[in-house]
Amino acid sequence: MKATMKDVAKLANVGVGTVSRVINGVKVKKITKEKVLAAIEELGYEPDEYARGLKTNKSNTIALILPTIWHPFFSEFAYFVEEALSNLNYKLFLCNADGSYEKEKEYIQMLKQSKVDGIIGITYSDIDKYISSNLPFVSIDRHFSEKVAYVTADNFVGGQLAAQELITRGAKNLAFIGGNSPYPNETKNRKEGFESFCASQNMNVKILNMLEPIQDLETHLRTFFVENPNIDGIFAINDFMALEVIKVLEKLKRIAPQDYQIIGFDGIRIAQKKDFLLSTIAQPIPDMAHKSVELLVKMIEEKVLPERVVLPVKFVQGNTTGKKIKK
Amino acid sequence: MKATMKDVAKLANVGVGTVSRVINGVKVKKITKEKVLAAIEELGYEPDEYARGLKTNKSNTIALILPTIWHPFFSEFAYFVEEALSNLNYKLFLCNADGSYEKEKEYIQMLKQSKVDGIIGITYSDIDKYISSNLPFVSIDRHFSEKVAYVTADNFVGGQLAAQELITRGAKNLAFIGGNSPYPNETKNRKEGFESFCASQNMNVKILNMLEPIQDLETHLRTFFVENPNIDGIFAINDFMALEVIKVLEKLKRIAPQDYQIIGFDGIRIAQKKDFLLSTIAQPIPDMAHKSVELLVKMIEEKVLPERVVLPVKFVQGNTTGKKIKK
DNA sequence: TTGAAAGCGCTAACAA
DNA sequence: TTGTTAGCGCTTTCAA
Repeated sequence: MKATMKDVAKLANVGVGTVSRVINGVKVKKITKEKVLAAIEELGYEPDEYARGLKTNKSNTIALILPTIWHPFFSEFAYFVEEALSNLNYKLFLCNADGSYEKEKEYIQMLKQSKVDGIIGITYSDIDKYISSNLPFVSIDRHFSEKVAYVTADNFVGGQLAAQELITRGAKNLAFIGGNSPYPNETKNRKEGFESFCASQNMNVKILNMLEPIQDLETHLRTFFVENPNIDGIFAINDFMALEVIKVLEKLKRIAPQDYQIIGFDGIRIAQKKDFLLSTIAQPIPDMAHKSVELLVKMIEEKVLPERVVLPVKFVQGNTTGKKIKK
Repeated sequence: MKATMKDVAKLANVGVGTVSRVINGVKVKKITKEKVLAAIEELGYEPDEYARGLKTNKSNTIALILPTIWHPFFSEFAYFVEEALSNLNYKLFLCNADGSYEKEKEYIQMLKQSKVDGIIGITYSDIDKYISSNLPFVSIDRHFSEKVAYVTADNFVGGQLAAQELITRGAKNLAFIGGNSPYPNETKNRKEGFESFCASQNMNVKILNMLEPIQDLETHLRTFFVENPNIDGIFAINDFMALEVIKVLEKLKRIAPQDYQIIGFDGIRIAQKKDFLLSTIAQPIPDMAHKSVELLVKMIEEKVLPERVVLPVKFVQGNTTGKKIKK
């Protein structure tokens, strides 16, 4: 049978209150503390988080809602969230919404009962109305109402940076390849940043912006590049899109970085310590994760108002862009 | 303020016991049930999992202990575990042990307090002594004591299959490239299966088995292939190792599948719906995940004895092996 | 079929 | 500094 606090108290000849104080690090006379600790040791006592949670209305658990964990961006993000959380002695509920609005809702529901202390969410549905206003929530890449904190990479500057890097590497005919999600999110700013930089340099840009979910992506891409054969500098809305572009252009006998240059966005890697897949605008995933946790915990523990945080991106030279050209 | 069961009972003019029965689907007169349901609706009542857990000693939560979520094998596995669990209304604690024995131990400790109903673990340390015998545990790819269930892919047959596929594709000089983990696990059987099939065909095999953690992998590989320039059929212990081999051989101006053929193991994909990275012996990751959950839940709910399950692997033709040669 | 009440293991307020 | 005690929200036994 599992030992309870009462057992410990009896063995140590103290009251349960004292045991509780020892457990919680409240000041207790040294000699008493030692007695209690000895009793705990002897009985192999472990406090019951559920009794504690019932009493304190705290669970030391936060939930991470993700579209899917089976994606290098999200799994890297989850990795660093877990890291930060475990340093703070918080536990992590993993919620895979699987791209489904229904499942997101179900999870929110479940989380309310489970008394999580807060939520970090990358969600693509209108989740904010389901969040009770007193449950701290940090949103990634998605701007909700005033009540919700959010953390995002600087997508606009990322787009500008992509344009700049392509241009300084000698690209003359630029293109943006993107998908247009029906849900509001920050990725649209990538396109805008790209276009704005190009405009400032008086460069023309071809745009291929497909509505998601994209049907028959390959055909779209192929048509676009056949119609625009002189394109030599491409910015793709994310790394996966860039890889698709590379695949299609390979079939058209065009190879980067000799025949054209391409820059993705996200900076995904297939696993820890592996290389980036291509030249890309890398999001600061570890920072985003750490910052989200920091914000959330601040909201939980100090009842602080939500903040918004925009973190800088950086260009990573991979094997799909060439050398900078000196002016 | 959050509504409690008492509020519901009062509003519905019944006792709390009756509300509890309704919540838990115990038989109650239809008209009473309707009253209660109406009250629940009106108050937006949600049962408190913590109070429930305290009473029933159940949490409807299981923990998944992984070396790291930032790895396509583990994130795919986690994806399917989550899927199975969420169908059964279980929640998922994600525990990233980060390759550290210490952190694994800490997590086990934490899990005891947190009253998880069971654990699914891919662990590489001697965790079994920390698991109290009455906490259901399913181990992946690792054979513990009799008390622990385990699920694994058929590594031995996988090795045999790799040999067979290479040979039927015309490879004459075979090699195995592996890493040797200091911790016991099932991957050693891959090598044995490979060797056994080769032996049965009277084929010679060169072995490169490096002790982990591997220092200076590239040099080892390079030396090996310079010393054995005629190797034309390679089986790598896992997909990542295969990719390293490919990288090194590329520098030696050898390209698969023209100059040699190579087969990996695991069947990792960079994300859902993406292609396999190369020809490989694919583990049935979804099945493994589902089976683990099934086993674990059976152990939890029916107090059934641990089982061991070995699931079949299959060869996946990627772009690093050629066509079968007709005899 | 239902209500009343005990009690799960803990924290915190209060009293000593 | 410490012990005693009420009560967190629920389930479940017992009695009606």
